[in-house]
Amino acid sequence: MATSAAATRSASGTVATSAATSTAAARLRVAVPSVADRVADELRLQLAEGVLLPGARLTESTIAEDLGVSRNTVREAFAELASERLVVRHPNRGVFVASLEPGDIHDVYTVRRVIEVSAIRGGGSPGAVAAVRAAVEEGKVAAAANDDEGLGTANQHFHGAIVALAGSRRLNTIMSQVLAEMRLFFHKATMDANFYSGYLKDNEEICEALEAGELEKAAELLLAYLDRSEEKQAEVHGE
Amino acid sequence: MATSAAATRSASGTVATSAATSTAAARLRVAVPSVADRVADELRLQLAEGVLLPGARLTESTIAEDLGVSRNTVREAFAELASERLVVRHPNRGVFVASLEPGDIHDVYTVRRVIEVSAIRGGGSPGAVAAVRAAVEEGKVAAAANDDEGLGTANQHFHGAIVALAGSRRLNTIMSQVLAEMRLFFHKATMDANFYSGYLKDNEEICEALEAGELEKAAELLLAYLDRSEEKQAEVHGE
DNA sequence: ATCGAAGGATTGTTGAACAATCGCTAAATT
DNA sequence: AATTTAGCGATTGTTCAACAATCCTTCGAT
Repeated sequence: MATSAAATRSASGTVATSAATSTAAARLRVAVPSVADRVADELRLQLAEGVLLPGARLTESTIAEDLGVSRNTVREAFAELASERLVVRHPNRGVFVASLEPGDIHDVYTVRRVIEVSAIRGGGSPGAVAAVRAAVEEGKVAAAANDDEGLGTANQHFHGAIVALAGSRRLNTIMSQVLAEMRLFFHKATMDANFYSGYLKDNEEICEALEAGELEKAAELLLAYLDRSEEKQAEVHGE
Repeated sequence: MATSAAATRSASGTVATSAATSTAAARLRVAVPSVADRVADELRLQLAEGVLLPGARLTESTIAEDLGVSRNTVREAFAELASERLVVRHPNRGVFVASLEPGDIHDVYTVRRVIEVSAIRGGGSPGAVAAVRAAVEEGKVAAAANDDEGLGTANQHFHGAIVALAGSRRLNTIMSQVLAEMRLFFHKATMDANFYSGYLKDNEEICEALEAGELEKAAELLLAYLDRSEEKQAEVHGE
């Protein structure tokens, strides 16, 4: 697995670009993610894939060793993940993979209802609507291929696209954080093979209403969908 | 100086600590904020008070020295503030107090429209409505005392209370972050003495509609208010 | 004046160290 | 025996010192 083989690539980088004029290099620099960011990315990945399950403890020294970075860097990565609610810090005890209590499930869906429904009510540019459509088609393809994993991500793309209708950078990042948070406990739910299957038609309907400019109808459909989804989640989880 | 002073309010079940001793003490321990958190608090304070103005650079070593902490700790505090968008990290260049471009202003108001309007549309418990009313009264008092500063915070309390109607922990923290972000550049706007004065009546009206259960009317009033507010902000700021 | 090459400063990251704190186990008390 | 106490080991919180990488500026060369 992955092994972030980070480590020492020291002198190589600059040599080739020496003649390439420093200003140009600086201008098209594509923000090489810091080590802390890459550690956070790796952990986010493991979180999303279910390698790290809710409640699991993340020991600084262990992770530092595994990824070949220093404890301090791991610490910065933890801060990042904690700000996204993916992990929880228990002072002096360590950080743990966040686990959502029943109350949190409702809370998350409240956020989704507020943001998604508002976004769809506002309509959106043709390009943004097209993105929603694209997510629907992505879901169909995944369904045809019996790819549950792909179906799940397509669904997330769908809802991400809906929020994107509002064209707000901040709303987009909020939504992506909420979705990441949900991925944390989707593994249990995904057990049920046709968990998403029903959603496919919902998404199609919502998308059609949106394309037809029937925003109020789309909003109602979406709201109903979210209510049902929350109920299912609450069902799968304890009470 | 300064003072994190936050939080030793463990008032609730403090009852008898006599026999309970260690275990009880451990149970109701009120999480002494870590040094990094206190540094973040201090910086947040200076940010809100305008001591640190948008665009200003925050040098790690300087702050570490000023506050008597290590560079690493400052770094953790920066991560916290960056996640709240109060500062921006320019890789290898340092962190700077966030400055909102015209586009950001619109973005922030988009978030506010989505969240606040949805929240008020949903109504809220009597207690939550009472909190809105309390914020209105707080504003009146401040206005009577000619306390511009107080008027500003009362206004923020008002909008925070509106979001609180939804009863969602996550929405509350999102909103408080947005408000903190706005405080960053309110200083320029606050110049205008009667900048908030007009809002007072708006808030009163909105609150009355809310109390009367006329949610749709309240939502419309709030929306109109936000639109006007954004316009004013865009005016004060470049372009 | 433009361009490119040192120089200095600051960030990014590491490694080691130590105090504070937590959880657990074993001893001591009743 | 049960419960409290004390002690121990492990982990976190924080500091310090170092170094490479990178940026900004100044200086010098063309």
